[in-house]
Amino acid sequence: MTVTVIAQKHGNTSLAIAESLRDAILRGDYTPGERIIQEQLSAKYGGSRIPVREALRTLESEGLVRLVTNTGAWVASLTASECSEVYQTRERIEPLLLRFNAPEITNDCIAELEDLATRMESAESVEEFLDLDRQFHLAMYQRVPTYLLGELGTRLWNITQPYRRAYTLLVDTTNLGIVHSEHHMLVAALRDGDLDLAEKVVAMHIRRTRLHLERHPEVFTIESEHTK
Amino acid sequence: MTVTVIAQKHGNTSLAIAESLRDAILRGDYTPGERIIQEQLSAKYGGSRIPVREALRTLESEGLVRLVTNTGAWVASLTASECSEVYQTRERIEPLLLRFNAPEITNDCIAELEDLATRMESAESVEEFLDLDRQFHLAMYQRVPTYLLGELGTRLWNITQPYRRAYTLLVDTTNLGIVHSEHHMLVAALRDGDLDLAEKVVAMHIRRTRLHLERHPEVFTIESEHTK
DNA sequence: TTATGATGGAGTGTATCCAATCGTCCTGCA
DNA sequence: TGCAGGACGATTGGATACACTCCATCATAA
Repeated sequence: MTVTVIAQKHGNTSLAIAESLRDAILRGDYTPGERIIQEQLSAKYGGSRIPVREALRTLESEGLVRLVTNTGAWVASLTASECSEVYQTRERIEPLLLRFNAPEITNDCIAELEDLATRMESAESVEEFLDLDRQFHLAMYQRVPTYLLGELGTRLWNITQPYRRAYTLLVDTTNLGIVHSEHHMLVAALRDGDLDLAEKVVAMHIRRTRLHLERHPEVFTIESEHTK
Repeated sequence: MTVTVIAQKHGNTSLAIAESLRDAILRGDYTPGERIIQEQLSAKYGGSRIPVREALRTLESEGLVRLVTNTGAWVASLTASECSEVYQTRERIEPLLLRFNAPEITNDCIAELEDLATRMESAESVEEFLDLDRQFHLAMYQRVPTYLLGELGTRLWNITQPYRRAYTLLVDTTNLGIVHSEHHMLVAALRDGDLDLAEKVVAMHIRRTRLHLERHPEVFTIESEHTK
């Protein structure tokens, strides 16, 4: 295995490992439920297990990893109802996050969002679509520094990433069309400066996706096998 | 200094330290902005710094501690605007949390809430009031196991705890009366099974407290000194 | 006086080593 | 066959020792 040198400087190894592992999970390099072995990660990054353990703690708190004392670490996996709960939480959080960012969503930004929404329509692969979708969200939600709201939004987004991927593979063209319409509706509301409407569109968008996901239980961890 | 033996079993030391330190911060044993030194904690718990460091990582993710690489750890402190942000987040989260718990809020539970609300009115110290207030919230929000919503609610509650304490010391009797009324209104709405109203009362309660807090900037960290 | 640079100590970050734990596999017995 | 119990190995948890960074302090010079 190749050793990936990651720490640029003494003191940031665990941070760098957390970042790298987070990206890997979001990219889908690890599948939900997959075992993570400390020694393998420390070998990969050419260090000891100490910073790996700290990185795992961080990712656990973010909800991307599940730790069991004396036993090990797994990539988090959600049951259908757990995923639904996360989506319902997003329905409440993201509108507020949008409201915080609204003052900085300038005309330039709106043009960028419009462009991203359009490019999403002609995305040729799931990965390209997911990437543009993420950029779209970040472009709206990361304009203003927040104390925790921005990070919270990102965490919730990250937790659901594997299922967003799975769902994108399943969704039919009609429903994908609705998704695109919602993106454009959102951009239009922002252009009109109608923040109340924009909030509602965001909530609706998340809600609709949730209801669709709830109809695809095959994407999720089986409820009864979830102890593991 | 007394050494507090805390780990019951190999493998849960960092968990136990995190719990103990969290309680200490919530009790007000540490003040916001206070420096935390790893060695002092490990000495206090009679162990090494390794589990202390993991506990600090956990508490950092919960927003109770601030870590700076190669430099140290501090008890988190909020500026007025950061605290306002947390409250606005709670305004969105807690109504949803209440909705999740509603099915398990039985008559017994409602009686308990009523009792707590009444006892709060005759609380004789700030600490007693805060304790009852916390019990009141937990009694509503911890009835049903959730994947992250319950924990999220608790985290947001914990982050604002020092300022709740400071505010309780400042608030006049008129406004304290309104707080009590709100608690009873909430119980009444639950008794009537009017969940929509209950959600609104919760949001209103948090919102009103936030607006009051915003009028007491002296409680918070000065914005300009916040880099430290 | 003020700015600049050197120095030392306090405290954090990480590697290594050892101990504790859990799950698996095997054996023996009913 | 099925189950209880024990031994082993893989892996995690924690202690110690050392390396590194930051910051306060002081000395020096413009």
